[in-house]
Amino acid sequence: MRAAATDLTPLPLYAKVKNHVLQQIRSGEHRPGARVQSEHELVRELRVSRMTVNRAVRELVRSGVLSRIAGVGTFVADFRAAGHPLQIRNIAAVIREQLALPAATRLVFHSLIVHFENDVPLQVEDRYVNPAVAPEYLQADFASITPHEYLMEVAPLRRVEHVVRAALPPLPIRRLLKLKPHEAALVIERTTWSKSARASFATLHHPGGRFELRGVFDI
Amino acid sequence: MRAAATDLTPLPLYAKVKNHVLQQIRSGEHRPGARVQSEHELVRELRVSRMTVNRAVRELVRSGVLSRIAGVGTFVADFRAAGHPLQIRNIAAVIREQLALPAATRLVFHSLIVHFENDVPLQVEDRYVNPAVAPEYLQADFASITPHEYLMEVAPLRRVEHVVRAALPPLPIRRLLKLKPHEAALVIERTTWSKSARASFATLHHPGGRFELRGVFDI
DNA sequence: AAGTGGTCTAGACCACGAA
DNA sequence: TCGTGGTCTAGACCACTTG
Repeated sequence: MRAAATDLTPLPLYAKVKNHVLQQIRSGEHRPGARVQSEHELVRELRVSRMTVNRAVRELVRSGVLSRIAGVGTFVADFRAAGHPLQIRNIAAVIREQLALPAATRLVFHSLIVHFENDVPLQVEDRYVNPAVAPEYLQADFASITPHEYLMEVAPLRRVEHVVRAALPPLPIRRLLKLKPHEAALVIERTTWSKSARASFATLHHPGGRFELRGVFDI
Repeated sequence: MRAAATDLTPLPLYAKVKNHVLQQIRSGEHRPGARVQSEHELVRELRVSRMTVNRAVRELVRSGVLSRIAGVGTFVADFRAAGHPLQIRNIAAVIREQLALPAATRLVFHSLIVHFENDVPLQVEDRYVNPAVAPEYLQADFASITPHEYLMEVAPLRRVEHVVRAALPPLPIRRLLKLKPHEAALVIERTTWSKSARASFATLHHPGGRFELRGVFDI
């Protein structure tokens, strides 16, 4: 065991750049929505190369701390971002917003698939697909390829958003999953984008007692 | 040398490198656990710079497709990795394994914290902390800083793993969260590593009907 | 000693948005 | 036009593992 207080191996430069920016956000110097230094400004300020700054900022963007617009600038993300890799958010308006698309669109592909493993229901997948993105969706053979894999092939997805919650699902879902009376379900709502168009929106129900989600993040 | 101006394909080079490796995995040319090309080999094979290869491989590692060991090589991750950013896994052995550490260690710091927002309980946080990583943990003021933030300060975390599931929590937790009779909870088990040592293991319970997790992934 | 990943530099060209 | 992010190069030094 060695002392944790004194850091023998110094942080890599890009990590110091990340901490520098994070510190400004934590201290309130940079409020959510505010613009942060441009990459070139950080280069001059911290005397590091732009590739190092770029990596630092890119990782902060991916982890949700910052957002950036090419040609405009880099900004502190609106939601509280300094904490965990996964954001805990109030459920209020977000889900309605998600559901709005399928309801508003005239023609939408819809599939309801139950996935089994050894005759045990694993997942009920209720998916809506944008016909403009995957016009042949209904002709695909979902016994040999999952809808997600199919979508990845015909229109590479650029962005995926997951909303995860726990719920006691409605009766039809409970029956499909063969849930016990008060067994909870893990519900995932997944929205995918292809370029700027929304490609699909899926609601996935899993038996809460038998399955779990796992995510690993290296910081 | 390289004419980027005449490059009509929309995909950046590092994305092509990623697809090149992904294709070899999907086709079975590279099986889980197998070694893939080194960065220098990919540089020679694809005629791109090493920084471009490095970014491609680094992103595949972060998304769980590959894993790498400095001085040894890069390998296809064991678990099914070509599909979703979040992996759905069987619950069987994993959680026991997680719980093994606090049970096996002689001295472990333990905190049980209930987080409120406007007098409404948001989260019950049951956390075990490795004293070797944060010897002053019990002296921290968790009214002004969250345990996760405190750990980030005293021993920067290098890796975070989340396991998410739905459950009807035990009665003490139900009481703390003021859950309705059959309201489900969203349970997160979070393990963090500092360098190679496990820093903490926390179980977080959230009211299933009022809160959700959100994760966004750009591919 | 050779190979590997980890990091970093000091430039460069591009597309895009704002002025 | 100018600043922004997005990408890419062709080197480099380092720590580490393996033979």
